[in-house]
Amino acid sequence: MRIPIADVTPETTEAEIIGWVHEVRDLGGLAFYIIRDRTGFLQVTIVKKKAPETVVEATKETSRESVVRVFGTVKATEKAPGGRELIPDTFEIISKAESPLPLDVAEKVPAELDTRLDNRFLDSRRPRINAIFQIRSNITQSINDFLFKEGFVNITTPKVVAAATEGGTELFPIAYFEKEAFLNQSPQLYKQMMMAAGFEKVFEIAPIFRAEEHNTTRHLNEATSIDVEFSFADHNDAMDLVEKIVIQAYESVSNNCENALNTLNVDLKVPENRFPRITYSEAIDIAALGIEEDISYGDDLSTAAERAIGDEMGEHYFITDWPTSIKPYYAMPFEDQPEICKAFDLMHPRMELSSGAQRIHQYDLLVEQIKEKGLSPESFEFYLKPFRYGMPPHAGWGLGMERLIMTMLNLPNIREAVLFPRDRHRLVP
RNA sequence: GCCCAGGUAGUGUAGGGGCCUAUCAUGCAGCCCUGUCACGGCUGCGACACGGAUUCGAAUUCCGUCCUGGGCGCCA
Repeated sequence: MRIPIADVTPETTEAEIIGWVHEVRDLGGLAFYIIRDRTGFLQVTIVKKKAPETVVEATKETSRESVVRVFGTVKATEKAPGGRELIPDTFEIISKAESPLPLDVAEKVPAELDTRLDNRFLDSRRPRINAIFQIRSNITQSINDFLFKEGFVNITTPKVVAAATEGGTELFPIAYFEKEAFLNQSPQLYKQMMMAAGFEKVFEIAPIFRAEEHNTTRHLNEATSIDVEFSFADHNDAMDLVEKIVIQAYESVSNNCENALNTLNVDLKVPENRFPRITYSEAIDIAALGIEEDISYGDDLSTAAERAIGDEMGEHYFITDWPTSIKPYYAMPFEDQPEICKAFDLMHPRMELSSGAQRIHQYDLLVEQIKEKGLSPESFEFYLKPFRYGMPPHAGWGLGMERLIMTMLNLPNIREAVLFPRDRHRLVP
């Protein structure tokens, strides 16, 4: 009966393990086979004069990264990693790995990101890579748990859509029988429609697609968006919620992923306080002091500006009170000051994590704003119709999963936070 | 999209007109080795992205193609 390697302790008497041959150190009359499974490493020690001949034969046949089953007695010893080693009675090759390997799992020699992504299945055998995705899984679970507990309903919205949903970004066109269709850039319109559907609180964690030809360490063409929308709420409620979500994601990882964090050598600091909130206008002033080029009210924040503000803030923060002109049409303008709106961005010092807003729920105002942006209300009829039949006030946000992971773990490249990233050039695997 | 830097054994690299029969590490194969934990020692194997040009001579210079990384823009 196979047991996980982590369960093999110095007190264990005998054990059967199944795992990958991580490393071989053959000293002649004595050989060490380091076996790795999802839970850890175990040294299999073979004294060639004493070991059964079948074991010696099998170890001769095996190769690094082959899958093997080893059964034997466990010996407590200070000389072995973890204070124990396995003295095999049987050693069976279940699946032999070809040689040479496309990359070195044991990390004696580094591999470039491109090589690693081409061989992601092997790359992911490395404990450091595995740890990232253990943590990602935990974040997904904790956010789901949190939102379910808060009474949010999990929804699934279409990724194949007929028209550009909110403008602002390039879409991937696809062939949909005799019609043209697109991969959805965001579930925005659908989650708002669910407010009209009376669901009151909805969320979705799902892929979004952007056809931007960007080439950076913080953009993906297929990303995962954590999307939330809730009724009878304003932008302040939305900010409170996204702040709670981020903090509790940090807490969850900190409490449940100690091994993964150690493997990654990350000393995770859980944000303790509420995130500071500065207005767009204040952000512009900070940026103007910190960067060379001119920046003035009404401009979008450049990368350099974001960085300058991030350096100044030094922690997560919100930018509020954005000019209505540079936010999407569905952001609610302030009643007394319609040139600014109830939109916000949640920023990490390195980059933007989330943007959200109280949404416009009045049909006439929404149509007006759509026209203001140079879009045609006719092409949004499916979206606008619900606003005519009792749309509650509502607010929401979208939070980039990969950016959350990247900033939490201080990963150098957003591709590190995705198993199989889609970027400007990569479509395989 | 614009700009910059690259492409050398399976992997990661050195080498920037002749010292290249191309360096080192790792890997692989063989031999030696009974406490390794980046085991060690010896021997061997394995590469200049592709096409063209310049030159007596090109891994090295130039042009084109393909591929990659990064910065900016756009975007989240």
